[in-house]
Amino acid sequence: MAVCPSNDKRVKLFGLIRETSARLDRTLGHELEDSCGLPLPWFEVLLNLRRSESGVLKMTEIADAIVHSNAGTTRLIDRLEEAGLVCRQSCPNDRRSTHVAITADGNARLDAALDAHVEHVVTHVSSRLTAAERDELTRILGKLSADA
Amino acid sequence: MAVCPSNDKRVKLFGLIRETSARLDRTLGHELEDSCGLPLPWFEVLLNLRRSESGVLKMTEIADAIVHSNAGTTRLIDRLEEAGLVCRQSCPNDRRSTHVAITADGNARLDAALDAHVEHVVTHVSSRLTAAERDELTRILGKLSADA
DNA sequence: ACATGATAGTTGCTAGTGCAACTATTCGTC
DNA sequence: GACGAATAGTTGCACTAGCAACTATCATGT
Repeated sequence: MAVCPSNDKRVKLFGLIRETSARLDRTLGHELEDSCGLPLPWFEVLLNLRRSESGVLKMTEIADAIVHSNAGTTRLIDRLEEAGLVCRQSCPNDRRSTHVAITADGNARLDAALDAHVEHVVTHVSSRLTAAERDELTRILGKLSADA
Repeated sequence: MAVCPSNDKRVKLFGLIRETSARLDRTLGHELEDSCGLPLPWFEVLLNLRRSESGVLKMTEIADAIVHSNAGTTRLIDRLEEAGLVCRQSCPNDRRSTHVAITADGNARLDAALDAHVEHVVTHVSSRLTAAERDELTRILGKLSADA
């Protein structure tokens, strides 16, 4: 359709989403790791546990939240448990399922990480956009993240 | 500053960028691989070569464009060269540097992949947003991708 | 011209991730 | 109630990517 698909606006938009996210990931990941010794995926897990109503999440819920495979999530939780930041608990209703809860250590590490992380986000994201742009970006990405 | 940093708007915005990109990556990556047998990183390399003025890019330029480490890019280009989609050429001006060029096979594969990819992008991105939203998203992400 | 430092790229090693296959449990249907 | 299908999670395996160390080349200052 376009004369030169390699410069197609649609292709470029996807590339831009990808590139922006990758750069921010790399930068904020390094900063978080340097300041708190916490890898970004660990942080995401702890954050999701903190936000959960019941204080626990099932393995599958975590996998979905952080966009990992189930297998990858198993290993990730293995490492977090090994480090004492979360613990697995048996699920009373469904014996196939496993509940994951954050520990006191995990909460402490998360608190520290959040302080540092907010700063990093302000530096690399918030401060570069106007309030209106931040709201608009949130709204638009929300539409994209819905199911695809 | 916020009462509950885990629900801080700034933290959430970064998480949303990350999540949206990860989901699109996974979906479009699978679709591209299924329809063309081309991994997304390979596609990105070929696309950047196609777009380049001179038809070649240096290793470092590729690494920067696709947001990989130099080491990772070396191995990635190894595989692409092995598959016959690109070739390394010596750089006349600087003998430390290596030029990477796309081959005829690479061009053919890229053409096919672009057709399929445009469709996938339309399905999962373009069609979910209005033209104004697409433009706005492009503009805002451009501000973020600038250097961080 | 030469020494010092900077840059381009590659390699050894390690760690993280996904797919496919597997086990254990639950759900649905007869 | 029992059998087949679906679901939750884990493990074997292979692959990709990054960091640190290395080589080779270029740039700079004296």
